[in-house]
Amino acid sequence: MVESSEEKKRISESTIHRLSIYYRALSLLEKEKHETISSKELAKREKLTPAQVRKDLSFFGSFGTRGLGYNVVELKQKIAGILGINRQWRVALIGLGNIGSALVSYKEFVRQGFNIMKLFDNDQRKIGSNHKGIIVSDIKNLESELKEANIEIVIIAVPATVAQYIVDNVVEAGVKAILNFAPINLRVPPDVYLRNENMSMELEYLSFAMVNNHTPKRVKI
Amino acid sequence: MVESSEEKKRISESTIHRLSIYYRALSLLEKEKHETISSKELAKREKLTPAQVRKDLSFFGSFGTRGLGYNVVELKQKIAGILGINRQWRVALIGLGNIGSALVSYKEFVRQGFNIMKLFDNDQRKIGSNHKGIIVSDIKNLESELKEANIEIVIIAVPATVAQYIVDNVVEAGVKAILNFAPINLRVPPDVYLRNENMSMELEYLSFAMVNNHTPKRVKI
DNA sequence: TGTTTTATGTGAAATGGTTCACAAATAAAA
DNA sequence: TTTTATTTGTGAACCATTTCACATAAAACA
Repeated sequence: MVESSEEKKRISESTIHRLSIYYRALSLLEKEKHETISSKELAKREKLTPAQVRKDLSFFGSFGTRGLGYNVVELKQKIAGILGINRQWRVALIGLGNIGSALVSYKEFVRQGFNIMKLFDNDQRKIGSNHKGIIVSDIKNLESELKEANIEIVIIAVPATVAQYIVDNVVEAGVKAILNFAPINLRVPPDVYLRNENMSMELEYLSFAMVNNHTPKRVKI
Repeated sequence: MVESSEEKKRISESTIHRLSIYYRALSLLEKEKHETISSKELAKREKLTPAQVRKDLSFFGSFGTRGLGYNVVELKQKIAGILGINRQWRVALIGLGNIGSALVSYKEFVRQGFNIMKLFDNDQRKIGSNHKGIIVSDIKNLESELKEANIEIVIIAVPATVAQYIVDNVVEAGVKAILNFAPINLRVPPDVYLRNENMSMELEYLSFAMVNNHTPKRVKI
């Protein structure tokens, strides 16, 4: 069964996140020269269940061989296709503070086809400077430069106080996907995808777990 | 009803993450001088449902007043207590690459009581240098210095290739909570809490959503 | 070639999480 | 005070996700 982008099957967020996990595991397996992998072995490696692995994949097709398992290279490519990372994405990053600066050099992004092509900041000392081969643009020119560079995804790494204002401009420029690192809940129109990255949240989870002797059934997906 | 740390109620991960969200929202409401907030209004602000807010809180007690809502300051303190962020945590950070360096200056951590007291790296050029008032230690002395400083939480920001080795040492030093930024699945004993922060995952979700015209019912908690 | 073993793919059952709906309690208004 | 309007707290209903269990198919072996 082949997935078409028209059919609005409800794939859960957890399934999509696990696909990311499978992809990463398969990349490693490829390096380790494994030719095939069973759902059992893949599950064991990532602390999941074999049924979960098979069920997740079954939403998108049947990629395995009974009695053998999955071909590592082939499954990796299939998942890349499902996740849309078998192509290059044009990304802009706004805000070159601590987090922003770190993300410019984050190799994992490039490895998955997320190419940061544009950098923006409002600080005169940063504007015009060169970060990893990219000249930092003035935030004043945000809208026109986002359009001009055909940016598809924007990463927000500005202070919470100005994040909503920036996002409004990004939306105005026609960008449909935003990854937000500012610790605030942003408003976007319904046709814009917004995801939040909250780095304190997992520390808070650890804190909660320790204080409450929490016993989770299994690790977070 | 009061929560005791002995009773092993199964609180879902989602509930805990939403408590983080409520806490953040309440901090903002406090600044904005709101005295009380209803579940309806809080839900609206964070794109959740009123029933969800009330149900989440009900697992830990009844903190509201019927006909009025919740007292902002009081509820914030209650949640801080539940999450264990009404105290200070002694944190160490290992790896001063891009991500590690950014995290040292991440104000959100300090604001929630997560104090980075120790920094470790294996690079001779970094060892002995001063980051935000902390002298970088040699990773060779990891175990003894973690113990000596009574570190409770360790943040791993080293390359994936060495992460497991480092974690084994951290566990050996008796640390029971680890936040991992390396893109790899780490093994820890069952009594050690491990959480993973995977910054590519949310970009992959955006990519998936765009390629598949995905229509999530609501935004990620 | 036939038999045994392994492992997938998937309905169905079980589990877990969210939303509903309403009694109870308090605030606000009359 | 009494009435009306709000809003909480929570079982029960509903919905989503995970796990089970097994038919099916291919591989491995005899």
